[in-house]
Amino acid sequence: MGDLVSTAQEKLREQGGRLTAQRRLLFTILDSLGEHPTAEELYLLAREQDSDLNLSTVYRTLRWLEAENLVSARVFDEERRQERFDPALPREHHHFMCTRCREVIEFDSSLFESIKIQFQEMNGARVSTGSIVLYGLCAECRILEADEAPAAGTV
Amino acid sequence: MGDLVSTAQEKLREQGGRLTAQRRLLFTILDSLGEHPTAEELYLLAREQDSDLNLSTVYRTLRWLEAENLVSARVFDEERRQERFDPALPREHHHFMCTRCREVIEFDSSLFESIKIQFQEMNGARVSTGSIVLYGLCAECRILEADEAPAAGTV
DNA sequence: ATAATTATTGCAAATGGTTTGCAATAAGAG
DNA sequence: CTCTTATTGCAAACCATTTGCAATAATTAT
Repeated sequence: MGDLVSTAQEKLREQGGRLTAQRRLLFTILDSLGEHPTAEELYLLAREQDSDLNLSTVYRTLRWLEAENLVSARVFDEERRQERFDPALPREHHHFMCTRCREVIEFDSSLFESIKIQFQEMNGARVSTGSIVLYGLCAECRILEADEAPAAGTV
Repeated sequence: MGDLVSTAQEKLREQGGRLTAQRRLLFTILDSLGEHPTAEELYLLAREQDSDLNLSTVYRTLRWLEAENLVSARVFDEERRQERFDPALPREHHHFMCTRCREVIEFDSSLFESIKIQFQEMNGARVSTGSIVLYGLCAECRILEADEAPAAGTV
């Protein structure tokens, strides 16, 4: 939180890009958001402040940020096949997605490095990136689900 | 290799489904294929034997297999945002994708279980599934790339 | 075997997320 | 304040996947 806006502005300046009101708005929202919004979610949020903003501008801005390595795009949700945009700087991290509320939680894992190395050694490959995605119920949904539906075997 | 055809046939029978020529063909190809084809790749392969086959039939068949837990669908490739269909029975396994030739290699990891448990304990969540995806260069492409482009720093 | 039943197919059109061409607009340099 | 051109909004295009529907064909009952 706090970095993206200035970093992005600097990169824009460097390459002769223009700091438009739309971009400033999107940078700011992304920066303060502790989430992994879809393009549309970001668009809806931003429209609260600029009702003329267009969805394609959102995409173009996100793609630019992606190219500059300031956000990364991923499809977590195989059913709704849309991308989620992760404003975290490209520090290695992984994701858990709650299949009930669709919240995304980030986590680190010290074991990941060993997995990469193990794969490389077994296959002669060169691993550059990668990540773990877990699915399940987050703490809250776990409780909610237990309340609503009696556990299997109890029926 | 060898299981999918008979398992699928049995499931069809159980639920009053019909074993059409198209399905038999698709089951057979999927079963003998040691790969993770996209719907279109499977379609092209199948058309070599049935030139009237329609792509929507391929999708419908894949979705049925998916619902029966005989294949699983995943988006590995964030650029070409299309699904790849994995005919492996739902044994837990992970994937590496070569960013150059787009080959997919499966692998297992005994460390994955620990990662799941670690996450659950830290977050109070309940993890049901998940997987690791690695990206990089496979053994062959690693060599090919070294031949074509001199390493950075050598220029 | 044959006919009746209805699941499945091929086709064409629809979907939904994302991208693109283009004329109008507006940053930023001079 | 003017000029240049990067960026925008809009509408149309794209691409993978899905769907409605009439025609076809796998099974069941005759």
